[in-house]
Amino acid sequence: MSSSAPVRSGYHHGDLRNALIEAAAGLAADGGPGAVTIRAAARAVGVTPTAAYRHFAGHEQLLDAAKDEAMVRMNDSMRAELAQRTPSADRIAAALGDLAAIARGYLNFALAQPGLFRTAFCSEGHVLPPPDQQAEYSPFRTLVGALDELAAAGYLPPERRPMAEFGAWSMAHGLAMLLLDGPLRELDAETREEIVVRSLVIFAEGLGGGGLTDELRDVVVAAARE
Amino acid sequence: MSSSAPVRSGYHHGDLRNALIEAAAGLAADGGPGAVTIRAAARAVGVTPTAAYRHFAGHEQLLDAAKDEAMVRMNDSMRAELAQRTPSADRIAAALGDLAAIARGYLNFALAQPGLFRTAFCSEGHVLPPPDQQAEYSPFRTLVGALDELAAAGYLPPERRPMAEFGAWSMAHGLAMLLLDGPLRELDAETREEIVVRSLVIFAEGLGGGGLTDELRDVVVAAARE
DNA sequence: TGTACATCAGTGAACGCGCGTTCACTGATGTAC
DNA sequence: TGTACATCAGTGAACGCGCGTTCACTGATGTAC
Repeated sequence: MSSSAPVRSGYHHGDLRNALIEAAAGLAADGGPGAVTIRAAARAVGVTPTAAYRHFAGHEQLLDAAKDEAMVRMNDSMRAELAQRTPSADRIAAALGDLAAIARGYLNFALAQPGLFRTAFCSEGHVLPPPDQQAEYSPFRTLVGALDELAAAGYLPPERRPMAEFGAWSMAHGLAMLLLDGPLRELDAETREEIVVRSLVIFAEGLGGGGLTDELRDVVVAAARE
Repeated sequence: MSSSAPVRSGYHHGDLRNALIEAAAGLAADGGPGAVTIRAAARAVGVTPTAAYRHFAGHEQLLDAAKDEAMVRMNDSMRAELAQRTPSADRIAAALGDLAAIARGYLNFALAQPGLFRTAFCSEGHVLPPPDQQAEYSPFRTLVGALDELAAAGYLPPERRPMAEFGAWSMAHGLAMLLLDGPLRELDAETREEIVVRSLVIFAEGLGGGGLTDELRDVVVAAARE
């Protein structure tokens, strides 16, 4: 998981900034955000710590770059997984499948790359950019698209469409955190898998089903706002 | 938020172990798990770092104690909030209200005590104890009870009852993480509130409503397992 | 085409910091007789 | 009831560590003429 051998041609590196970012991402992958230090990154590249200050104002900037890189790798990983899917002909089935696959890709990355996942989401980490700055191919946009499609196809009632992407994201993120670092991390693999699948089914039901009467929904909303 | 003044009567402290745990919790509340150090805790109590080694094998044991204490305080906070609720006469309404109130209490603690919340759930943190060791009055047991009640009262179909507590927990935990440290932390308060309420409504719908046909559920399950 | 020189991108040594942890010790406590 | 002594719970000084950061410096690069 560590970066490549710290071999250099001459006195000048040529691409030290990117090399340091890659090294920082490697450190993050191995040891989480706490392992990202200027000295360790310089060591991995085979350069003096001082050299890093030509390219980063200080430790914080290097860590920020590592967070960005972690998020980029997570997005790449999810996108690669999504690209392999064979789309269903049925609109609703296709969108629901996309939704579950996005959540699965999220969890797969979190469990396969815990150090990068923790780095991407650690305190003061990535902030959701405004819609016009979200890359068109980002998994978040795919999620938004899937929910739009569920609404357009008549599965998701329009009154539940707003903010639904953040609910879906929270569901997946909560599962990832509880299973990766949280109180559920020592459950056996089968139970963990069952928790994931059942949680996603409940969420998918929640988008479509109308189980709540107006009175019951008011009860939930009131208790949720307190 | 820090512990009380480090005043001592004599050479012997009398209750140094508990004083150090309280100091560690104070440090965690102010600065998260990274702020919990033996030297800082000893300083807060007004004692030499060495003295701490009479009561803890090392830094890790002190941090573990801080994590436990953070979880205890979270449980206490949630329990206090839940105790103030006026129960509804209708069984389903009562249980749904409890469910939403538990989530709300979870989020309130996370946002009010971010340092303690992060400490309770940081890597290698609290692990869910087996059912016979869960305190009877713990919020988790209340959550389990609310879901049991929803199943008994006919709102939650029996086939969706298993593991539903972990789905609910993940929903609340994901919201807490994304709003506290995550990419949603800079949204305005109104939007954040809306995200919470709508997410909880979707989850509550998901418990009761039967929006998914067998075919669609299979699609979700298949994509979720990939 | 060759050369002087400004600029750029590194080196190497050093600083202070707070940390975890260990050592030999000493003051306080309580118990056997 | 008083006292010797074992035990307990602290002190104070010191260690080595890796860190972020700064300093004066030097080797490499490229450009004006």
